[in-house]
Amino acid sequence: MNRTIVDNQQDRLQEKLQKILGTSGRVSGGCPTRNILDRFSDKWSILSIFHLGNAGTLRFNELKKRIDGVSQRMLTVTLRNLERDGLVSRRVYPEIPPRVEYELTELGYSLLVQVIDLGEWATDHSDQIMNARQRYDMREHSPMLVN
Amino acid sequence: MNRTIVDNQQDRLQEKLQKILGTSGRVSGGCPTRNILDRFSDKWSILSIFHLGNAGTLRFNELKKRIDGVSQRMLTVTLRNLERDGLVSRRVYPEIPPRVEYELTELGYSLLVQVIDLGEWATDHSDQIMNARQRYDMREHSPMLVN
DNA sequence: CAGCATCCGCTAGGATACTG
DNA sequence: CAGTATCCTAGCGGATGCTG
Repeated sequence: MNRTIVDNQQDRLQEKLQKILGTSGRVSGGCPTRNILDRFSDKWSILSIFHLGNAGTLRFNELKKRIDGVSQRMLTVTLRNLERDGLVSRRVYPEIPPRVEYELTELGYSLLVQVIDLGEWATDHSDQIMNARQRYDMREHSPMLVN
Repeated sequence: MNRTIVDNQQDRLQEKLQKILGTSGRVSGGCPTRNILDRFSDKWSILSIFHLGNAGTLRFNELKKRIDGVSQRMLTVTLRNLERDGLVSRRVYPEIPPRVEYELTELGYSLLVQVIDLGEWATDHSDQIMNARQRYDMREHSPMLVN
């Protein structure tokens, strides 16, 4: 194994981590990184971005049909938050019955590229993770985690 | 703008999205992608991975000091889940006082690479997002979102 | 030091009913 | 069709106290 190449990759990672975590090496509560990341730790944001990225433009109920299990309420809340953050555009057509079309903005697309890689990683490694979970659960562990 | 290059990039994205979302174009509840992604939608997992990736090896309280605001309980729960998924290794030294060291596994590092890019994106675009939020909040919106 | 155990508030998020 | 409005609950996650 070529140590130099590995070390270079390591250095690149460290560099990026410094940038993310800040010079203090801590990510405080008011920190922008934390703030943004928290936005995507809800149940439906990432999924919405995937589907909008895949379909291009979708009406409300079209999107709802594609995201299995999402309630009307939560899809509305999710889309409003994404719109607020400038990641999704919402176009209302004043017709009867009403038509509303959602689409990723340019900023939304730039995020899509990142989360796609994360999604791909999840797909590629899901077997490994499931196996690890099974192996872990085989052994005894403290009661706290049984629940 | 070169349409061909753009189109090629588009095709790559579409390809990956198909892979993630599955042939049906839907991500059902039992889907592995959903399952994995849900694991990182908690408050502290990503942050723990960042800090472990940055420091290499950390004891429990060292890590706790670096993650601002995390409670002892939640750090324990988070680390156990990461250990269960095979992303973090936990080594206990039978000393008094006890010493426990946490470190990313190889699998954990492969994930780190992905989330670093996401973190970098968040850092780079936080201003844009904050501005979008302010602009959105300036205008009137439905009462539902005022809360 | 590195944790469990317990209590407990808050809120994300589901179910349902109603509307422009 | 695309939402609101309201009600309600599971469980995330904080505070505190105790242990090997």
